[in-house]
Formats: sequence, structure tokens, C-alpha cells
Amino acid sequence: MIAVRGLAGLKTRDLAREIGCANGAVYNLVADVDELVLRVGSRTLRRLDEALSAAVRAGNPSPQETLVRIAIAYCDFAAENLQLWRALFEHRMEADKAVPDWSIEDQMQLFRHIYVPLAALFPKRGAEELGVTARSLFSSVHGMVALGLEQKLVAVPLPALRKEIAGLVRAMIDGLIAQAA
Amino acid sequence: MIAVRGLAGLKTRDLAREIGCANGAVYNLVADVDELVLRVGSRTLRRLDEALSAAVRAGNPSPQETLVRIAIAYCDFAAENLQLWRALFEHRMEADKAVPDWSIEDQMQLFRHIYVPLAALFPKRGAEELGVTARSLFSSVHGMVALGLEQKLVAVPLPALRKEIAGLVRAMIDGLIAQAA
DNA sequence: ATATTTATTGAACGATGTTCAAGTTCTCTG
DNA sequence: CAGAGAACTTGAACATCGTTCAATAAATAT
Repeated sequence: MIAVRGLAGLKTRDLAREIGCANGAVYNLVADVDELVLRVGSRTLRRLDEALSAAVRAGNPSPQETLVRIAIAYCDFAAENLQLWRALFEHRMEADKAVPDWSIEDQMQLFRHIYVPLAALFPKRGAEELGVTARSLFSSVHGMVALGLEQKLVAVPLPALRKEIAGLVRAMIDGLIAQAA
Repeated sequence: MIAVRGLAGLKTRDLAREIGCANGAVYNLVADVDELVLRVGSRTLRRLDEALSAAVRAGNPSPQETLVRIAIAYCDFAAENLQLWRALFEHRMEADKAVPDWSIEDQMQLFRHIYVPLAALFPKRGAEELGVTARSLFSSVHGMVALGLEQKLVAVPLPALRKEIAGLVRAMIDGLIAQAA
């Protein structure tokens, strides 16, 4: 239902009707909608992880081109799974409720795809520093994808967005290498 | 109310009580909450615009350092106006309702801060191309700020985030210059 | 066959955005 | 300044949510 109607289109009553049970029975499967959304998010993250893994496996290019491929794969996955991908970031827990550990774990896993080629590029850097850089790289690509796929503003055609992302990722890495030298 | 309790904490009843009128009277000022949020967003964007303008005015550094200052100013503004800034991006209209022109206009204005120094750096590029690059730069910095200020994951201390942003912006620009050469 | 545990139901509760008929206040005119 | 007409205000009522829970049904154990 999230995939079809978006996160805001997920209603427990519709869901109950769809799976053929009473309204209240939904809460036998899940504590509340927050958990439901997080569990869907978990599946989405797993599929995203597979997509990124496939992008890394394909061919055996340089670490920098691997990073470019990861970024493009991220972009493609977001475009092809727009609503599910958006749900990952649109969803907010109530202020007092904590995100469960298994969900945090899911999110952290993704950084390793970026971490590995980055470590190859910057063997002098420590794990801590590499983690921060991996995070920054991910964040900036995420930002480009998020705002690029937002039809709210000017709609950027997907091929143009992919090209733009590839260009900026290469620029970032080239720049980082130049800084390190 | 958005500034204090966040976008989700804005309730029309509370608002009516706060401004001292009946529930329904809110709708004399505003068609619906969507418009209310967009009008608050408009003010936030204006203040953000001022903050970026101030960052550009301060000193008279190179175009690349100007871009770094803009990025840092964006980060600082987001940190100091966290809830209001978040509301700009968290808010979603219902699928069938369009964002009004005046709100779109507000958003577009911001890119000019990036556009100007970028045009100085890449005088050979056309307006179209510069616009796309400006957008990409903004998007990637936005992504870093958005995920960096999310306490959901590991909380990055603000000074570290600023440093990280400055580093990556310099890397991106250096990389873009190298590509153009 | 009966008792006990487990699962399911759907009505009801509380919150929330929004509407609107009725009441109130303001304003302009004779 | 009186009073009619316009404009505004009110708060109860509606629809839509997520969520709860006593009552009921089903499954399982004795």
C-alpha cells in the first residue's frame, strides 16, 4: 500500500480490508503503524542493499568508478521504488519513542558499500575518518537524489540526474584525492 | 508553534487557543493548514535568504570560499532553526493539490546565491548548465545537513559537521574545476 | 466432553482538520 | 443616532484517523 499510495496513503482500515481481517486484528501482527512502517522500511533497505551489491559486483573498475556506480544505483533504486524509498525518510517517530535497534542496524549496513572503495582510495586514513567521509558522501548523493526526484520543483529528467550525480561524485572524489595529496 | 513543537506538533485547536479565537476562525486567515505551513515556510525562506546574503557579504573572498561560506551558513541556519527548517522539507501537499506559485518563487530565489559565484568560477558555461550545477551543489549540501542534523542516527557534533561540509564543498569545486580544465 | 487458552471481531474512544448555521459585532446610511 | 446590511466569530457537529477492549468465536489441552 505504501508503494502504491505513498506513506500518507497507508490507512490501517484499508490495510485490514486488504488482508481480510478486522481493524483491530492488525495489532496482532504489529504494535502500531510505526512498527509497520519500519518493517516495510527494513525490507526496502534490504532490497536497496542488494541493488548496491549488484552494482559493486558488476565489472571490476577502479574504486572511484565503483563509488560512481553505487551512487547511480542508489539513484536508480530510488526512482524505481519512489514511494517505498521516500517512506524511509519521510517517516518520523513520535518524539518520545525511540527507533528500535534492528532498524538502526539496517540503516548502518548500507555504509559499508561506500566504506570499502573509500578505504582503498585513502589507505592512510583511519576507520573513524573513513566512516565520516562515507557518511558525507552518502548524504550528498542522497540529497541530490531526493531533491532531483521531487517533482515539486522543476522536474529533472532521470538521465540528466544520473549524469549530474556521476559528475559530482567524480568531482568530490577527485577533490578529496587532491586534498589528501 | 512549529518552531517549538515541530510540524507534527501544529494543531489547529491549539493554535486557535493560542491566538485567542474559536477553532473555525483560523480558516478566516488561511484556507487550510497547507497554506498555513507554506506561509510559515515563506517566512523561514526569507530569513534563510538573509542569512545567506549576510554570509556572502562578509569579507570578499574567492568565489570558492564564498560557496563554502554559503554552505556553512546554510548548515548554521538549519541548526539554529531546526524545526522551522525541517518543516520546509517535511511538509507534503495532498497529491492532487498544487503548490502555489508564490511558494515556488520563494524556493527558487535561493539558488541565486550559489549561481553568482559559480558563474564567476565557470565563465564558459551557459546559464542552463550553471543552473543545474547550482542545484546539484545545493542538493548535496542540503543532504549533508539534513542527515547530519538527524539525531536519529549517530549524532554528529555541529563543529564536525561544519568542517565536513567545508571539506566536501571545497573538494567538489576543486573537482569541478579540474574536470573543466 | 469440557475447560482453558488463544485469536478475532467490530463497536467505541479520542484526536484532528474542516464546515457551517446561528449569533455577534461592525459599518455605513437616512 | 437608529437600524439595516455586511462581515466576522463562535462552537457544535462531521468525517477520518489510529488505537483499545469487552465480547465472542476458535483452537487446544485435559
